Amino acid sequence: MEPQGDEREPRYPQRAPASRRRGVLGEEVVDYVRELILTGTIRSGEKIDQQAVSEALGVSRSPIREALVVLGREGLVELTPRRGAAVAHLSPEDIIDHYALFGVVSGRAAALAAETITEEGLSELRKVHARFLDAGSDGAALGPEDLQQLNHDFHRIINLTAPGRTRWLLRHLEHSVPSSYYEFADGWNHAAVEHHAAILEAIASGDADSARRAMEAHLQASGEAAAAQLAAIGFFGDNIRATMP
Amino acid sequence: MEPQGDEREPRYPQRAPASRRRGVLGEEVVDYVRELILTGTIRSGEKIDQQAVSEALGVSRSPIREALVVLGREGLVELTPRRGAAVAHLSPEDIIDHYALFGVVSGRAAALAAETITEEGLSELRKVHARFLDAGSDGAALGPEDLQQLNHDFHRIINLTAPGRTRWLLRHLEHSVPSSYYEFADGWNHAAVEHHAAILEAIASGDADSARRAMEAHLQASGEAAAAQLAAIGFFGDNIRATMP
DNA sequence: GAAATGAATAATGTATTCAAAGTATCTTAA
DNA sequence: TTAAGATACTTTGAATACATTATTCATTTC
Repeated sequence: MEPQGDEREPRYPQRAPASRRRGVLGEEVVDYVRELILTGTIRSGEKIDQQAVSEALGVSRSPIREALVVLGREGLVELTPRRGAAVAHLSPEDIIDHYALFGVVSGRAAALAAETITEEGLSELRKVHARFLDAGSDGAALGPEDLQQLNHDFHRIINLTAPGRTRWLLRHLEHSVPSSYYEFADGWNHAAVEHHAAILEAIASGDADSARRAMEAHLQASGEAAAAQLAAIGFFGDNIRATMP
Repeated sequence: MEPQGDEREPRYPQRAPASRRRGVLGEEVVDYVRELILTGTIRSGEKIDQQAVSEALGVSRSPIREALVVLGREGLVELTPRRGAAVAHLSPEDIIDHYALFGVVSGRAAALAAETITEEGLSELRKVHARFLDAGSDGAALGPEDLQQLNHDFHRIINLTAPGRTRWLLRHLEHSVPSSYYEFADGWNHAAVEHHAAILEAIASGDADSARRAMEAHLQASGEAAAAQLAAIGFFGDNIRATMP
């Protein structure tokens, strides 16, 4: 029948590799495909055509394959032995779960920070938080990217007190999920400020367990916001068509 | 000077790929190299020669490269853009830290188990633990591999109650580190039995927080044992030569 | 007319080739 | 003798080529 115009192979947006120096081509491909996935350009379960990506970026299939392996390890794509790669089928529950994991690991970092943070680190944390707080009340001068940066700095200062492998895992958990907090639903920044305040207070008072719990709660809320954002962009597969007669 | 006979390129043990079917070659290479690293055959910081591995396994360099990318993501090898791959420089502290992370994630799984485990799961957990306990007292019939299996089953039953992404992360955390618990120092099995007993009791009584803490303590002890084992096999780079005149 | 079987087509996985960057060696000058 | 530079060699990273498997489409049979 073919009701509407036949929906053929979704075209991958053409993009010239930023830097053509050898050795980092794979990473650029990873960023490219990851963005396509996290922005909902290619949908859950959809097949990833190696040759199509190869042509879209103007590189051979070798770096593409390595990138798909990386994304497979991140859990964003599923690699089936002789059947190629497809966007992983992630449910809202998976996103929530992912952020919960992010939470327990960040919670460990926060607990360590409460015990070992230096005076200098603490004052810097207060400084960043103050700017984050100001942005909420009179935020004329700060754009969403700045808020994103302040949020990132806040967590970075805390995580710097954690040992190497913990920081390593946090980096990975952060990358394989949407990080555009500033795009989260309205009111998110307000909630985040309160969470940060609680985390800061717990760390400042040296209460490791409170810091851990506050951080876990913060990331849990972040997970719900992230899942909502992903749902809004159709990440989980839109059932719009199902609702149409 | 060259005091002893010149130590040339360490030969990679030749090994025929178990299965020659396409699509899983990369995984076999991953297992091969990982074993070489975790058994101390190739040492911390040592370079990994792609062609040498390629010849040792009788496959081309393509699967080797993909395997190295995987191991890079696991944190067992360090990939430097134009300089190839080398065994990651992991300190005892990194191993301890890794197991601490393993602990907080397993702790989350244990906490969830305490809240949601079924009667059937609980009885199976008790059964496995009972066999583990018996092995300690009259352990004539059980070999170390059996103990390893029982230990693994115990954790698997608990982890099955956790959501998908948590199980996914646990799998990854488990693989990138020595898992031959039965090779851990003497007395380890005795300690593990006590830990398991505490975990089981907390889960059975539905005490999520106790289960979490018991699991974290168990994994922390595991980490120390694992670090000791790795040190024994010279994983961290032996300073034996330094002690020789 | 539907299901199944087969050939044609397409895409993946692996091998091989080629170019570029790194490393080592040798020469030459201070 | 040592240091600096040039040259040869080695190795990596990417591109291409090839073989095998999956998928599609047409034909045949029930």
